Amino acid sequence: MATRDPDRKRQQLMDAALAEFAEYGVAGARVDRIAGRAGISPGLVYSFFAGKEGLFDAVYEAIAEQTVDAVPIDADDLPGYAGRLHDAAAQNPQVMRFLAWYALERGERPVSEMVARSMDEKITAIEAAQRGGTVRSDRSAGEILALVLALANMWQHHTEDVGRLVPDAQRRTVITDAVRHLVTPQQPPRG
Amino acid sequence: MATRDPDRKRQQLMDAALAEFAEYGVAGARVDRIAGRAGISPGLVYSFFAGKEGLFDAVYEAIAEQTVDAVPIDADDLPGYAGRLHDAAAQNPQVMRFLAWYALERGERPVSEMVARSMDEKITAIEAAQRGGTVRSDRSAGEILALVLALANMWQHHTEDVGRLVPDAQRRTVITDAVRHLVTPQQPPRG
DNA sequence: CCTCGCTTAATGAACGTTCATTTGACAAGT
DNA sequence: ACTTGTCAAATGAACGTTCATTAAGCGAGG
Repeated sequence: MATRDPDRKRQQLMDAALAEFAEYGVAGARVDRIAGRAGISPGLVYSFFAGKEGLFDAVYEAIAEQTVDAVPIDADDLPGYAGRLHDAAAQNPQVMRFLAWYALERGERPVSEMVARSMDEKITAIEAAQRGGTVRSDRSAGEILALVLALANMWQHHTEDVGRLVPDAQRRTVITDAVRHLVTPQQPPRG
Repeated sequence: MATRDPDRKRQQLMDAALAEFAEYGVAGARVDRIAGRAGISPGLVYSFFAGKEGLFDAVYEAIAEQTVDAVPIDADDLPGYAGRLHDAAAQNPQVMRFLAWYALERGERPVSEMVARSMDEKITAIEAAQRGGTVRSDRSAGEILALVLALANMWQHHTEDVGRLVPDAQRRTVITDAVRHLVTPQQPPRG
């Protein structure tokens, strides 16, 4: 175990930054606090990243990479897919909150290459399922995907008032049932 | 027209604050910039409000009051209600953005009395519609309301990537169709 | 001993807030 | 009508703090 371990410090810094940014956003985050959480000195931040903003962007890149393909789509079982998206979100509230900040503070940026490709793959998968008859075809794949994502994340995006409407235990079912109603063809494929 | 007009200045200040907060949030907002936008001096802010934070809270109160009852619920036509919510949101992107900041920066606060009452009224209305047979009864009114609100605001809450999935012109229809599918009883009330 | 990792301290700008001062409105006194 | 007194409205410079960033120094490992 080396007393000098840049890679470990770098990782600690990223973890601390995620926690801080998730809590306060970029503008509200404090470099000293991040360094404190990471157990390093404030100055060291600048030998790893291009300042606070650079750190924020680096955290986003890391998160996007991990998150985008964390829940692979199963277009033949969109209710299950939505449920799994919900589970992943519920297990990583920090990441969800970070992404909410990102949408507000960096929202003007063009969609990253990786995210765009991931979206295209999902669209393609849904179109295949539509041809296969497991997903209704009277709506475009883009609309289907937008609905699935909106419902899967419905408990994240709202203010506290909406959260109180349904107890935690039933939230997953609300999502999966709703998606089932929306994407299942009127004439089910077999009987 | 008086050259001294505190009420007018106060209103200008609130408008400018809404614009600034919607763009940058509390932490990113600059008092000097708000004063500049409002055409007043920075010092005057403090004779109206309790500093930047107080101004933010004041703007929230004003917005909440205007917004909560801007779109009255019609529980017998929830698709239409969702559509109207969508229209209101689309026409006031600044307000929507402000509320998104509020959810992140003030989310821990207890739900205000006014908002809670408004929610209760909506629940009551939906329960009445369920008894009347215009809304399906196999889901609780809370679940129905959560779904309606989630769908009505689905285009606001997501990052840019999801926005690209469906062109503007079709977004309203996506919402109203989805709500119709989800809340209409399987056996329609009359044939 | 020399390089690299890291810390501590210093720097300087940005920013919220305060406050002494000025400006404008208005009415009482003449 | 014209001062003059008074108070609220409003200004804008100054203050003190916070904070991101940089610079200087130090100690360990090869």
